[in-house]
Amino acid sequence: MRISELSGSSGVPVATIKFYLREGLLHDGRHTSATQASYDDSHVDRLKMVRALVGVGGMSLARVKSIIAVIENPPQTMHELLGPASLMGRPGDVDCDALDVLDETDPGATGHARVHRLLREWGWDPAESFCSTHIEMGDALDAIEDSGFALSDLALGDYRDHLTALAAKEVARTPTTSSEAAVRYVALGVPLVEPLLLAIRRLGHQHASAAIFSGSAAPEQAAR
Amino acid sequence: MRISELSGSSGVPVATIKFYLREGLLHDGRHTSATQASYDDSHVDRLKMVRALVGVGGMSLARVKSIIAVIENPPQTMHELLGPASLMGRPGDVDCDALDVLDETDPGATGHARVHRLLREWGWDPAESFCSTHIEMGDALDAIEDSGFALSDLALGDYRDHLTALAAKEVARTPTTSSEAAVRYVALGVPLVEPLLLAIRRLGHQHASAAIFSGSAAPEQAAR
DNA sequence: CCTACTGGGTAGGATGACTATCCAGTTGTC
DNA sequence: GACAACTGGATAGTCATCCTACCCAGTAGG
Repeated sequence: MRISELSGSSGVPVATIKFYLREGLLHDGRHTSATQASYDDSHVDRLKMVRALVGVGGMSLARVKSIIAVIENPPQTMHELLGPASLMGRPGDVDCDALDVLDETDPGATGHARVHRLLREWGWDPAESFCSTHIEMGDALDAIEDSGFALSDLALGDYRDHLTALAAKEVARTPTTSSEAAVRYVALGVPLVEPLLLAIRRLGHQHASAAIFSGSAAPEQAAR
Repeated sequence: MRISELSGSSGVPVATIKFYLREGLLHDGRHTSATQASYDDSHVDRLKMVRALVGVGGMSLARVKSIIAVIENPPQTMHELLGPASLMGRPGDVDCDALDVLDETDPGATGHARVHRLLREWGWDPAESFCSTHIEMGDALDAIEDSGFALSDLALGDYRDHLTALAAKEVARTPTTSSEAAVRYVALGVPLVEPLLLAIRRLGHQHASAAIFSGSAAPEQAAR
């Protein structure tokens, strides 16, 4: 398969394919001469994956690249696979040592302190999860606070209950047949399911609000 | 409060405040003369909100602007409030008429067809939710398919169960004291809680994997 | 009166994700 | 074996987003 055929079957413009090749998002084709290479189905699949991740997934090419790196060079243990910043929204600097130091004393890091307190209350060992996740969660809590939005521990407990039940099912569903399948499942499933999750949540909002606030005229938007 | 003081108490550079003023993300101060205006706490709050939404929320200024528009000019009914594309990830063109036409016949829209089939199986009236949400969900399903990732109806059912239970609680928690509070709760809560949700899910993955795959050496990343 | 600061405007820069153009080498076709 | 079409590789340009810097005349306060 030549580059124009690859473009045809993937729907990605030739110029963009070249760009992805340069950026290392797409592996090189097998060279047949100095100015010719042949591509196969693996290239089509990769292109579809990249477009899905950057499109609906809304990821940056850098994050896609790091996910590809995880798939191509998987870590040894399942637990390690779940940790890397590659699966996270924003890689950022990790700086975990500093976190242990300030830990619920610094008034500027209320979110992080709250994360540690909650983990303790929930009976979870902070060491069994990655500090990059703690940071993400702390930042999220801070952002919620900053924008003048209150979130009770009770509400957080609800989030924990449902999401950890969900996460446990996802982990239990991880294929154990081959390690490649498991890696693919985790590396793609964790970030790619996120938009789906959020869409179902919004669907749930609409379903619930239709049930509760069923008074007043049916909004005409729903019909359109 | 003058602009430099506003900058001081919000942590946003003066140049950026001017930019936000130009872009309509921040309301004008009260003019005291031709080249002077005074700002108050509402400006500080707004700036914090904007920074939270674009920072951790990862939103574009355009989306923040549309959220501000919803807060400042709220719709009549709660159900209407949940609909607008402003709360969605990507506004995009709605094009809902086309959706009804193709509906599970077009082979290129398998995701959308699946959404409608699932809604029917779940006993949900498609008219009670907004088609923009259906589109989002269909796109998410398509992206998952495209990247070679299989997701069973069973797994989708799990997602529905947990997320709708969660969404129902969120809707039930909506303050009914004042309409401003309700609008603020929804317009900020829907998008701003998303990063938190995803962080807790990842925490759940790590918790579950620690419990299941507890064999092998404890990963040293957790300690750092 | 003088200096610092203000609002308002325009221009510039950084980043990310492509897109277009050029070029010499190669391929298929007649 | 001439020749147009295509290829990989490289460079440069485009477009959008999100600021950042600078300039300017008009206050404000000492």
